Amino acid sequence: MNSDDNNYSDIIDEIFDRAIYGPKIFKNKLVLFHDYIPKRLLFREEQISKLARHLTTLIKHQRTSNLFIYGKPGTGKTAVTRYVINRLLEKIKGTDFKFIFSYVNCRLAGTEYRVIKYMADSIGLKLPFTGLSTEEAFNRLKNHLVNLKKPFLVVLDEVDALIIRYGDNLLYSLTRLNYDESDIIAMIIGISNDLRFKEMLDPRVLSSLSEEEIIFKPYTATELEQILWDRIQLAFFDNTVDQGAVKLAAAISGSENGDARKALDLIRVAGEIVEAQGGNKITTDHIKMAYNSIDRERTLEVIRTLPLHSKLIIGALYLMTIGGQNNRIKSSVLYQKYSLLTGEIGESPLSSRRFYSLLTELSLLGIVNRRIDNYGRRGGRVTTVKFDVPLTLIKKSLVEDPIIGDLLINKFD
DNA sequence: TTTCCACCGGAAAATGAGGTCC
DNA sequence: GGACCTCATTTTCCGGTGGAAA
Repeated sequence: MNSDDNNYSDIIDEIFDRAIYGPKIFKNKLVLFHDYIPKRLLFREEQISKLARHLTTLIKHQRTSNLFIYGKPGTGKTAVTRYVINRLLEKIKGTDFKFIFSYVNCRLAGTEYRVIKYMADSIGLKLPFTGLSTEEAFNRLKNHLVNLKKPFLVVLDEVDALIIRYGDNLLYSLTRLNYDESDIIAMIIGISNDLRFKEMLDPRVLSSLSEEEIIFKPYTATELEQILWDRIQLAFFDNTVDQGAVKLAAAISGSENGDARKALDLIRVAGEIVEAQGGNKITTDHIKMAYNSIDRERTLEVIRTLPLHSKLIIGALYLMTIGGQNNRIKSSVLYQKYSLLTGEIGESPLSSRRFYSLLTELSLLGIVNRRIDNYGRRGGRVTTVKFDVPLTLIKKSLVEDPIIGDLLINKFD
């Protein structure tokens, strides 16, 4: 065993000892995660009552109107919806009131076909991953609903993601279930972060989906503070969170769209930092560290999960940046460098069209910054790019890559 | 006012890998 | 086994763009 092995052994022992024998501040960390639904939801009494009243028509087997829920991310739309539906399911257990329920996150599902498959799976109908036309899959779902003879409640979360990409065909078919000869009673609850997608809906779908609406306003910093204290009591042991730390986490999240999830993330990551350091109290400094850490981890994770050619573009830009070339790199020059790099790992470069698409994606992800300058008849329009994140982060994420890491590591040094 | 440059990006088609159905 | 399906990725084609130069 050499001296390096001894050093690593000491570090690892220290980390494990701290985890096993060090002070503990978390009582139940799970309550700080996004999918946890608390027993009470603060500042959402009005929305809870409205949704609960709306759902009563369904359990009475009455034809009912659909519902559209709108609000910024982290304002409690999904939590309130799942909370009220869970309460209703508990309430009707053992009674004659019955309905079948399906929850689908349209952004995660991705395509119309998969939204139908998620709905089918959750009501006990097996559909293949692929091989059927979307129309055939929907017909099978519809026939299954006819056989079940129970009202059908479907929650389409992030429904805007589906509409923007595939149009409103599926939504139209779902809204028509109530009006054809099949005798199905169906209620659609659409949840969206973005009201603008309604402009893309067919007027018939729009009027059907927006019969009732519930708006979720962003939480204020004061409300976020109370929500945090409510959750802290469940998540941490007594006297392990400083009052100032909670105020700061609430203020940061309040200034960023009143996002409660962000506030919970800050407290959770700050708690993890305190435990890793062997400390026993979360302070404002830990919240600041958590804020930087979340940002940094997000960037690293985004770059790690990018496809190979996006990483090659980043690699080419990195090499040109550290190579002392201009602060901003021309996109056409970057394409040449990227093409050379792909050749070095035995790959063919993608077309310039595809290259521009990937560059646009990197810009939207906040990894590179694009600027368009115009040099007129002689120079034309020129797009230049530079990194929008620290070069140390770029290097760290690229050298970890099994394919291009080895290739680039020699050039880095 | 028109021309020209160097891209940029929408639309449609191609491709290939997964699958079902008859 | 062949016809047909979805889906993600990529290519091809081509019109649009803004502003300096002609």
